[in-house]
Amino acid sequence: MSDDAVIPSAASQVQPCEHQGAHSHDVHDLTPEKINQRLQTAKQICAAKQIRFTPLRHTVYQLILESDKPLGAYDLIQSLQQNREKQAGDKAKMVAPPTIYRTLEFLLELGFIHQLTSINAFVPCCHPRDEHNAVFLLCNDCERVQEFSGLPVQEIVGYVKNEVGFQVEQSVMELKGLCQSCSPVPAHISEGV
Amino acid sequence: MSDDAVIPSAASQVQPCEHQGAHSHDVHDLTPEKINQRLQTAKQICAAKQIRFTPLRHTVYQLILESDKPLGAYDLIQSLQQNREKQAGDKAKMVAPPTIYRTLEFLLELGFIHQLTSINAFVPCCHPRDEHNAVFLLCNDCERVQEFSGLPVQEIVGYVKNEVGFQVEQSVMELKGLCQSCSPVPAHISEGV
DNA sequence: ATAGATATGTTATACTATAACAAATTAAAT
DNA sequence: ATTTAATTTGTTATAGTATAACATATCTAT
Repeated sequence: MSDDAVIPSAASQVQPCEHQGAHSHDVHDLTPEKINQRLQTAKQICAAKQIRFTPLRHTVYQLILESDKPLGAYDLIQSLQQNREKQAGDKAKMVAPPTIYRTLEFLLELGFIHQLTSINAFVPCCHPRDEHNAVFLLCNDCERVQEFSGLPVQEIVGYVKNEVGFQVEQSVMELKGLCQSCSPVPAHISEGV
Repeated sequence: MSDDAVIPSAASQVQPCEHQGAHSHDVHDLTPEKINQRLQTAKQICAAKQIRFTPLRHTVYQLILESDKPLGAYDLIQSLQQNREKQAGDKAKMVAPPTIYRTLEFLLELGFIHQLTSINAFVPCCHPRDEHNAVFLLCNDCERVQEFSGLPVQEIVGYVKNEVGFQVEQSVMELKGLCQSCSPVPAHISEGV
């Protein structure tokens, strides 16, 4: 394991997705092992890029990875505050908004997390290695989020570039509704899946 | 023109779009005549549905229609306040946030406007008659917005329903970047358009 | 005219996000 | 090792966005 091999090995460690066509991931469906993998990978990516993966950044990323639903900035402030009180007791310093917003900005820039602007919240990214335009499916009932990737998404970006001449720099695609688990199913259950 | 014919005639007055495939509209590209049409249509639709198109709703809708860029709730409060001061002078009552938010909610529910959650702003809807899932193209430079409709959009909604079992109730699709007018073009200008 | 429904006004507050500057920490260079 | 420069975090204050709860006004239908 040479130092030069850090990035490729980091990427190969993740293997978040081998799917080719349209597919989706539950962004919260992470085992403790996978969470550790993500954290390790993040550490290695930052090392390779000569940027610091500080304890604060580590903790915030971990909190987002461990959550079973999207977390808002102020949810994170609360959690972080509780973390610190456990460790330092009453003399724990207060966590102020800029602290968390800067950290979120950092995690966003590196592509470790995604922002859901329609609900002011953040979720882990399922494909932390490459640039991609994903659609997020937000369940109004259980609040869990799925990340949907695939052809039709790229197709839209291509369409607007070719037919409208619009150069997409950033995409916000959030579909709200009911996920399969929360959908009221008719008497006969899913067939042929 | 019987009373029963109010809705159909209202719809036929608008004719906002005869396009079939993928296409886009500049949502701000409205002549005074078109704006009046929209306002009249809104009035008629409300009459048909037995709901009130009050002066407040009329004014807010008009402000959104007349703007050449998306308006935030507090932009609207300011404009509305100025409107009132022109009419009532110093004794004009202050416009408070709930006033505008309620009106926006009303206009959203009737499909007269769209909300852009990524920039906390509102734009007129180009297809005020029918339910549709549109993609909004927000130019980072000139701030103008285009509404893109067409097959690939429906395709995504269909995909997630069929392949993921996700029932879409509401869509938030906002692509940010540079519109054609604001794109730096190479020496040779657009060809074949 | 009155009652019930709808809409708007009013006050207060909650929630989300950033600006500006200070202190602490880290990395590099002498 | 000590200083310097860069980066990160802390701190204070405030800006921007949105809603709850209740009062008043307006409209509709009887």
